[in-house]
Amino acid sequence: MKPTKAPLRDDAAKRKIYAAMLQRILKGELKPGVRLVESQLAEQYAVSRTIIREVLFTLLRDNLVERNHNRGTQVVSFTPDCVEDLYEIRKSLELLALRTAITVMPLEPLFAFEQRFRELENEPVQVAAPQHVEIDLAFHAFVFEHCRNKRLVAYLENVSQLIHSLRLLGYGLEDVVRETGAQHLGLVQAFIRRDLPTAERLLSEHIDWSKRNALRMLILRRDGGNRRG
Amino acid sequence: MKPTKAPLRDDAAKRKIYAAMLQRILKGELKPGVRLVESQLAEQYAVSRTIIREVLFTLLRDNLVERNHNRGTQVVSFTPDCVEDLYEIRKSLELLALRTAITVMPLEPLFAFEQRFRELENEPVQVAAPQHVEIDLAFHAFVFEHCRNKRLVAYLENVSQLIHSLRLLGYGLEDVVRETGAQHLGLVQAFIRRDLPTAERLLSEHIDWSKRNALRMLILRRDGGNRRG
DNA sequence: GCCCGGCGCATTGTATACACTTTCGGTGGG
DNA sequence: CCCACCGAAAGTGTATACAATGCGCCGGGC
Repeated sequence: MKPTKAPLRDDAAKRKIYAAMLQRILKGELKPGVRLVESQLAEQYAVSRTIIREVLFTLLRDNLVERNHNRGTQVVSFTPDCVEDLYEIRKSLELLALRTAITVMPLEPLFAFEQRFRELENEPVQVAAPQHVEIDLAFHAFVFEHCRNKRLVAYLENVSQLIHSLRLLGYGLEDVVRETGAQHLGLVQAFIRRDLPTAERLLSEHIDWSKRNALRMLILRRDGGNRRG
Repeated sequence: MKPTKAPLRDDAAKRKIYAAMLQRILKGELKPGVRLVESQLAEQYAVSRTIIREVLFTLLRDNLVERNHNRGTQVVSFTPDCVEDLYEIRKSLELLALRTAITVMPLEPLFAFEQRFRELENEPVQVAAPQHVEIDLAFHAFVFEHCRNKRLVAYLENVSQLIHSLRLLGYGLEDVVRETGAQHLGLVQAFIRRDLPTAERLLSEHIDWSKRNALRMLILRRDGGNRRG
């Protein structure tokens, strides 16, 4: 029996607080300019200021908050423009990753991906949707793994995490799921053929398209709710 | 109105410790895998563990150290390969910045840069070298300022800072200084003409060339050392 | 001789106390 | 009425105490 004990010092708590605050910022619940007072957050999450401080450092790394010496931490603005910025960065970096990865990616996993994408094409959307989310992440992660540039992976994971968090806010447009699958299938096939120009074009288009969807959902969400930003 | 006072709580100390450790890692004095013990560093720099901890968080953001829960912080490897990775990332991101910036950069500062680069061409290298370092930074910062993508700027500054720190390790090859000036001059002129294709090509070549120099210097510096993966 | 389990040290993780800075409101003088 | 100054309150920055963990060592059992 593996004692999966939950020690008090497991940093799961810290991660949870980080994730919670991330969501709150991305959702717009914590609006730009809002001051994040350490003692208040500490009380709110029932931890010490030390923990909050470290979480804030992590958010600082993500450029989601900014900190002024002796004057505390504030939420930075996260507008549709910022989402666009994020996707542009992702596109540049992922294209860079692609160029190396496409020459070295092993074929068997690619065939496996192709197979899975094909299978998902025939599934009803309700079944396919959650699997697509998963396989989407796995697929991009697969590219990252073979790009031979650890620092690039670090940046990409950072960007992708933010984008993913954004997506979670409003997943579920069904045509989006279907189209994403088709795009990924084409991409995999280009990978298999080691066809860099096509792969670059498809990836670029895919990311642009994802960007448009993200923006669409973001705007839907902000209009449907209240526009407090 | 004397803002020149040096309060104890100025974070200059923290920055200094950060810079010092950064240099020690990049120089290879703190070798990959070395464990960074907080209490030791605290004693060494005569501050509390709190400060060291925050500095380590910053180094973590830079991906220069890695941290395992309950098991401390270690220096990650920083080999010539990593330098190459860094330059590739910089190239991608700076090209992205360029594409937006070139359409919106105001002309007057560009003319000023052109003038300064021309002047430096006629200076003896000893005079020009330090000025080139400064103007180089200013020039790239100028591009960043006009790329209209704050997050991109954040990433670029992070990458550039690392690269700059690396350069400081072994500046001073004189032909490098002269050539850098010529490349920047060409780039400025392309900017003035709003000639994107040429600018992209020149910037790309410039970064590749900088990369080769950095690697050259790194290898020179480590020639007695070892090539650890 | 070798494995294994418990003990203790080194180190990290968390909470908290205290020092310092900033900010804001009140007060008195111009 | 406005402004400068002062002081308290709020909040951040730093140090330190304590708890929990991991790791190595030592000794006992097989």
